[in-house]
Formats: sequence, structure tokens, C-alpha cells
Amino acid sequence: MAAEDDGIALGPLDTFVGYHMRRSSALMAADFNAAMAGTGIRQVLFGVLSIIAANPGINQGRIGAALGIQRANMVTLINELMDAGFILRTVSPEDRRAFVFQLTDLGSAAVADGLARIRRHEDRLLAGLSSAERETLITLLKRIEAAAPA
Amino acid sequence: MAAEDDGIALGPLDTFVGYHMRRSSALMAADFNAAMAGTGIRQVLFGVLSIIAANPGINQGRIGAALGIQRANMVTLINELMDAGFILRTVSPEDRRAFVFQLTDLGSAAVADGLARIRRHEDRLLAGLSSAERETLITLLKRIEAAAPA
DNA sequence: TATTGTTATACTCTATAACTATA
DNA sequence: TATAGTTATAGAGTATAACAATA
Repeated sequence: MAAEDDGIALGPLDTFVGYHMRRSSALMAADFNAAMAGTGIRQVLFGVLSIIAANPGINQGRIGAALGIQRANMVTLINELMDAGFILRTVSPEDRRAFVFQLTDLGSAAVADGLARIRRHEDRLLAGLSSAERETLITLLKRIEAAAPA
Repeated sequence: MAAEDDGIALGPLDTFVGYHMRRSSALMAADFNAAMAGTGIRQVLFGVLSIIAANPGINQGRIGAALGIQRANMVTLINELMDAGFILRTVSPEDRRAFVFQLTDLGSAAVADGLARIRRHEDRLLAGLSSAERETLITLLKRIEAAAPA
């Protein structure tokens, strides 16, 4: 899964941000999954839980908007988290079309455990970067997110 | 597809490299696909073409190793590129189990056209980063690739 | 009419296991 | 027996279009 470098030239590929983004993102995702093994939580699911934790009472559409997940794809994710007992779904008092969400106690515990695992996972994987470099990296990535077309 | 920031708090998510990597990588991939529209070339396919261009006569397994693609998944990719007429497959003279590859003229043209498109796409998307920042970004990403477990 | 959530569907990417033919 | 490529298959992520209920 890591970058193999058996004397194989990457050519111009090596100069593209997109290529290295794709590779390193995939590697981080694989290590994330290893760190989360047994919890049933994947990157997207942790994202959803995290948004609910930080915005209790938020509705489904806004969670998707925050994470770049389409309405149609939110449905399965929410159902998974409901089935796992991590979230509580209620009809919005202000808009009876919408569902609003809260974490259950189990969900809060899953977020806390997940945060600890993710911190260890990132500390391990990014041990070669100073904290300044890590911040630089996040800053640069955020600028790309901000620049990307709607 | 871009980062929505309608006053929705990301919480701790915002502090994770993995989260921003995932988002920005997805955004770059979407913009890549838009830039390549009509060519039939996706990120993985361009990667394979690029490796063959830089290493004529390379075999299937080594292409996969260079790009982190499993043997089983290489098969379809190679078949796609064969069907498109971009590559030439011959049995290796040294090892009759292995196939070695060259670009066809059409494949060379596709790579040249792709390179131009990708450069425009990255220049547009990364216009907010100085060239020094772009290099910093690539350097940091490469260090993550190097650090990731095998 | 527009919006929230849903269903159905399809394509891509990735992963594993078992097979074949050569080495 | 190990390796190169293949087949079959499954899980996950993401995309679009059409629908029901509510606004």
C-alpha cells in the first residue's frame, strides 16, 4: 500500500500535487481504517458523528453540506449510525420535513474513543513532520478546499 | 463539492490532517475529471500511462507496484487502455509469464494532451499557492507516503 | 414551486481468494 | 514452490434522476 520506489520512474506524475494527494490520502485512509478496526467506524461515519457532536440538533441536509456528501448518500450513512445506536433522530419541530440529530451516550463514547484513536494514528503516521509542518500542511489543504469550484 | 462553511462547526475534525487530505483530494479529483472530460482518462489511467511513458518495457506487476495498485485490479485498467488503443502489450522476451508495455502513438498523444490539461487544471486550482508553497505541499505529502506502512 | 429526505441505480476504486501458466 | 497475470466477487464511495411529504 505504501509508495514503492524500486527504481521505477514516476516521470511528470511526480510533479503533480493531485497525484501525491491521491496517494497520501489513500495511505492515510488505510491507516485510519486499521486504527479504527473493530469499531465499525469509517472516515465518513466519523465525519458525520463529529458534525453532530459539534452541532447538536443539525439536520441531515446540513450535515451533508458540511461534509460534501450528497443528500441521497446521506440516507445510508444515517441509517448505519442509527442501527449502531450512535445517534438519535427526531423530526424537526420547525420543519416537519427535516430530521434533526443528537448523539446518544454510546455515540458520544464512540466519538471520544475515535478521537483518541485518530490522534494516535496521526501522531504515528505524521511523526516525521514537526507540528509547524503539520499546521502548514493543514493550512495549504484548507486553501485548496476553499479554492475549489462549488 | 466544495467546502461548505455555512456556519457549521467542524469541531475536532478541523484539526485532523486526514480529514483535510480526504476533502481536498476529492475536490482535486473532481476537478481533474472535469479537466479530462471527453478523453476517457481518469486519475488511475493517467497514472498507468505515465508510468509506461517513463519506463517503456515495464511489466504489469511493476506498474502496479509503482502506483500501489493490486495485481487483480491492474487487469481491468490495462484492458481499458488496450481497448482505447493507448498501449501495446507484448510477452516479455525474458519471462513468458509477463507482459511488457509501450505507448502507441495515440497513447503518447493522450499523455501529452493529458499533461497539458493537468497543468492547466492544477494551475487553476492551486492559483492561490505560490510555487514555493506548492513545492512545500508536495514535499510534505511525499514524506507521508514514505512514512506510511508497507 | 422549492426543499427535505428517500429509493433506485450505476460506476469507480479497492480488497481477497482461487485459478493458470510459466519459472 | 514461487511468481505473473487472471477471474470472480464483494464492499465502499460517489453520482444522477425521479418520487413523497411538507414548506
